Amino acid sequence: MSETLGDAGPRRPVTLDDVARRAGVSQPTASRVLNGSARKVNEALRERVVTAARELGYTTNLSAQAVARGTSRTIALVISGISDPYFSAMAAAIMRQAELAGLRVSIAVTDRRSDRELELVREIRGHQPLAIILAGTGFLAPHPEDTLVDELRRYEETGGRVVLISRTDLPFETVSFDNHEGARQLARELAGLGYRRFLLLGSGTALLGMQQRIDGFVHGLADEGISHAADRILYPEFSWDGARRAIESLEEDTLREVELVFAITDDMALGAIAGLRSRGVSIPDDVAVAGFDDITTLRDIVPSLTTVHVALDTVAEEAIHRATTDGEVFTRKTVPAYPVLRESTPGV
Amino acid sequence: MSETLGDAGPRRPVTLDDVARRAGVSQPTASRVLNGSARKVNEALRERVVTAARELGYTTNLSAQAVARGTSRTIALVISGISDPYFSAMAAAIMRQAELAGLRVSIAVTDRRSDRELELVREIRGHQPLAIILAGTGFLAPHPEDTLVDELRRYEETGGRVVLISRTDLPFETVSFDNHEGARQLARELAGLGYRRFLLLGSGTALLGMQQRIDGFVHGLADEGISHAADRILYPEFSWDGARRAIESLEEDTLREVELVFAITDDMALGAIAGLRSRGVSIPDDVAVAGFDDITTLRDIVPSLTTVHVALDTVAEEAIHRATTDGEVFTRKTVPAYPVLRESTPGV
DNA sequence: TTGTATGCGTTATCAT
DNA sequence: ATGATAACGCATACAA
Repeated sequence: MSETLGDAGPRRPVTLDDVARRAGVSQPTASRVLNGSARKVNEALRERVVTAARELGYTTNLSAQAVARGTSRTIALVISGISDPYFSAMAAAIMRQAELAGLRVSIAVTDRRSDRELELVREIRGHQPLAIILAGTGFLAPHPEDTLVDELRRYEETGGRVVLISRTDLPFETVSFDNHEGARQLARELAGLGYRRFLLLGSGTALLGMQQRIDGFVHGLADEGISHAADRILYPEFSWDGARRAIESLEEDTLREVELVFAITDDMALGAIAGLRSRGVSIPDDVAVAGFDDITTLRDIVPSLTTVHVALDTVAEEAIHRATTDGEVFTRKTVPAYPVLRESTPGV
Repeated sequence: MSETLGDAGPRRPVTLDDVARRAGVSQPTASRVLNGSARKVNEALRERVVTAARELGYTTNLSAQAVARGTSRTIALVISGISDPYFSAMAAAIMRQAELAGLRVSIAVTDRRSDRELELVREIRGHQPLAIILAGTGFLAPHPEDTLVDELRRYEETGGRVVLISRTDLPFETVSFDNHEGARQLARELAGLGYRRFLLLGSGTALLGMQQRIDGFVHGLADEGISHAADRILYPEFSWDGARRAIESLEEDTLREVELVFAITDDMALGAIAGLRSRGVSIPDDVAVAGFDDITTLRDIVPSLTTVHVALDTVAEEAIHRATTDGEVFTRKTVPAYPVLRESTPGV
């Protein structure tokens, strides 16, 4: 023991050099045994290196490794928010799939501000991840999308992969739900339950996927011979509160005619329920309600909410696949969505 | 234009060298301009460097920067799960505060497996972040804590900061809620509403903070002269489902005697409500229910849940402060928690 | 103020 | 199979 341990002062982290020296081998050899290399190394030496590393408490400096290799096993996930149950479920699914693929994932949150989104993508680019996955973000700004696209293009040009989830507005690999078909099937089921007079709650901000849900629903009603449905479509602010206010400011006559409210997200459906209740409407006796997304943390809601289920794990799997599989071009992939009928729509 | 653009093949990322060359300056000068340095640089040159960087689409290689500097502006957050509303709210609060402090945060999820937790901490150490924040994790294993402590110690020895949130079992900086006092005040308020016969739901796995909530509640009842409360304390599995099953397997006589169920988390309180309802008990008419945490995504629950509010932002702020303020030793910090009475406990 | 030279911890290329 | 040596992209001590 030539070094005095026990010192309180911050020591320099243990490097590969330290390990090599202690094991009596060269530094590249230590590298080969500790971090996966194709090269084989003598069993005796390997043993010495491993124990030396353990004794010293060595951990690979991943930054240095990334610099030397020019790439890392990390994927970056850019998401609107983390406290929103829909997005946290999405993030969880992606992390699950990423772990299966042996990948790290770093999460960045945009707070629905597209300036922040651009800033984040730029910063992420500095980390040189394997891929950047954008999950349904950045819709509150007019048109700075082109700069975002520029930034992502540059990233792709240097070998990075870009994958979009549930956001078909940008020219990159996209994985999304079958919004149209899911909403259409839901509409048909609800029509089958005898509902005829609907109120639809869409999104005030233009969001392609969300409009597909409205269109699909209308389409499904048309399938069942209900064609006047498009009369009652509102486009409030895209939030719980927006939906609540929309319902609360509804004329009494209009409200009385409604049998069922379909909102394009579970979140808005809950806002609608809050609004209905504040007006003394009983659910589902007076008015039935249906949403979209099938958020799992809603299991405690009474009555349980009829909605459209989307297979997040499948979406995540497809996204990770596209993020890791190099070379091929997949363009757009759609994952099925199907209705789940629960207590909030018992039928007329 | 000496370089042919338009090539499809993955190009090498733009480096500081490229920028310097195009601006006609040395590489260190470009460095000083683009990444904050104390040194000043001539306005004309600065201009040229900045435009060159913009034209080339340069972004700092953060890995290389971390290697060169030996440190980064990143903090690592280790958390049990991300789809759990409590933890996602905590993560959101920490990210907010981190952004205010100009820090990046990378999130790692343990899935409540302490082997994974150790693995993650080791990996995180390889990223050399400014600090590691552990938020209420790793309680499903017997005693591998010492290896975790070893790992964290090593990290501290090399200049890293370790901050624990709501987890007082490890010898590091800790920020936690005042579980005892919060539960105690809640108990006193509920006693003031006339409740006398309580059922308490604790945690089957030993968790210091959770036991404090039980102890505090009992203490609060004792303050009000209710001393037989400790008779009815159950310690089911620490989950929604554990609470539900505990209630469902309750003897009919016991159940009939209960006026109010206090669960140590909102999550368990909801499980209890599910259990109560499955037994035909009406809430809050037959039995009142109270929880702890004040999860915001529970706003849609009917009846609204009486609980104990914890100031997540304050906790996050304290945690970030400790993660960034160097040198000082703060030991343990406690953040207040206070009861919020809602519809689930209208009084007898 | 600016440039030269060197170092950060790792991997990769090349001899041996 | 192993070791010397040159990268990787950036920051800094020092010289100019």
